[in-house]
Amino acid sequence: MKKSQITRLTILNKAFDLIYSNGYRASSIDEIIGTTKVTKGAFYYHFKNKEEMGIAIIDEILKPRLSNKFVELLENKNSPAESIYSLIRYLLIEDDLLKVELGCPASNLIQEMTPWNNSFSIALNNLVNQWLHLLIATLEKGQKNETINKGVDANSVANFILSGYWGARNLGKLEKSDKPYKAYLKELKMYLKALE
Amino acid sequence: MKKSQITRLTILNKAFDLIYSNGYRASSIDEIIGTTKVTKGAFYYHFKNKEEMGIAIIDEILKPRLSNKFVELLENKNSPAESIYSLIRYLLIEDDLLKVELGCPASNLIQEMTPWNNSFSIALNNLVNQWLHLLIATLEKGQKNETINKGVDANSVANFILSGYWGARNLGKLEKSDKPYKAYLKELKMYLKALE
DNA sequence: CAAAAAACATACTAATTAGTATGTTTTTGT
DNA sequence: ACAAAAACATACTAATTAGTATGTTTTTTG
Repeated sequence: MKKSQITRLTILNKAFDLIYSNGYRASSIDEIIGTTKVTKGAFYYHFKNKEEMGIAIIDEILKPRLSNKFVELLENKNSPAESIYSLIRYLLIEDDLLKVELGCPASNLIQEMTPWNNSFSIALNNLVNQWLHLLIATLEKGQKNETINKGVDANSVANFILSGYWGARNLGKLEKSDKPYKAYLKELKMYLKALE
Repeated sequence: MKKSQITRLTILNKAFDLIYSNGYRASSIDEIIGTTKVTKGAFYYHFKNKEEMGIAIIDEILKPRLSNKFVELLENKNSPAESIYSLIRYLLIEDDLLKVELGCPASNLIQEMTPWNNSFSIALNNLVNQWLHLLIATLEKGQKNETINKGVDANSVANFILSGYWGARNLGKLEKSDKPYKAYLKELKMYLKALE
């Protein structure tokens, strides 16, 4: 990899960590460059401004990371209900890039940014729609397979699952505990069973 | 009401509006006092610092406002499933103090504050536990009434419902639309029916 | 190899911020 | 009424911030 690309990725990775921990506005450029060996000149060579860097985090870090996991876990041989459950379980319990006390990076950004920054809204909408479509596709495949009831509204179900996931992350963040995750998974399993 | 108490409430109400719109950190004291007729001297007479004001918003605005609505809607004569559904429906669709594009005030604060401010964490935990306990009490009453299945884990269900509510708010905020609310309510109704 | 472009480094600026110092005015108790 | 306390007003400070101006070094290209 080219040296300048490494610099760029160093900035993005460190910025992602800081933003995941403290939020976008509270993560200063001085702090991002201070904790790496990058200087301000390099930062503004790679990014026009802070906003452009934020969008790059969504497009170049969040998007590939999660989409790969979605595809991997949803495309396995199990029934849709089982693979969706195992995806959510993986995200909540096993993924150790995510921390209970910090919640979901995408959800954090939605909360902080969408009311005042349209570029973030667009990038985040794009990201989330990708997830929703993967869930919907999985459900609809199940309906053709006869593993999911044909009366089920795949759109609403995907919406419901993503909502619950985000909310469980939020409750876990509040309580700094994975207990809300376990409770959520318990009810999710029952809910998914009813879709069969 | 005493004049000084009006000043205090003026500050709290304006600060709540600004924080609900822009977040805690992005709401400056200068802006809070600038858009009211209050001065900095008055602000720091009523509050030791910004944090103390933030906690007061949770305890004196958020807490009474929502708790009253919870009690009112959960204590009606319908079955628990119906009253819980109508509470969530009210919060999502009818409450016009809440705006689709701004999400849920409590959830916003949890996202922004809990990773770095313990006083906020405690106040928010307190608030949320109150809601959860009201939901749990409603469910358990239903179990005695035989309107809710005895096998149901009231704790997990309350957790699941609050999570879904928060997530739906987050999705609505992202899409700046109440469509995610409608989809969530549709699935919530099915889920609640399965508890009977 | 040399010129040009890419990549990075340093020092600065203007705006914004929470909080303070030091007052004046208003209310309250006697 | 009048002293004391409560309530409010104004001007300031020190720290932090995103972004810029102006360089130097490194890499690429002809």
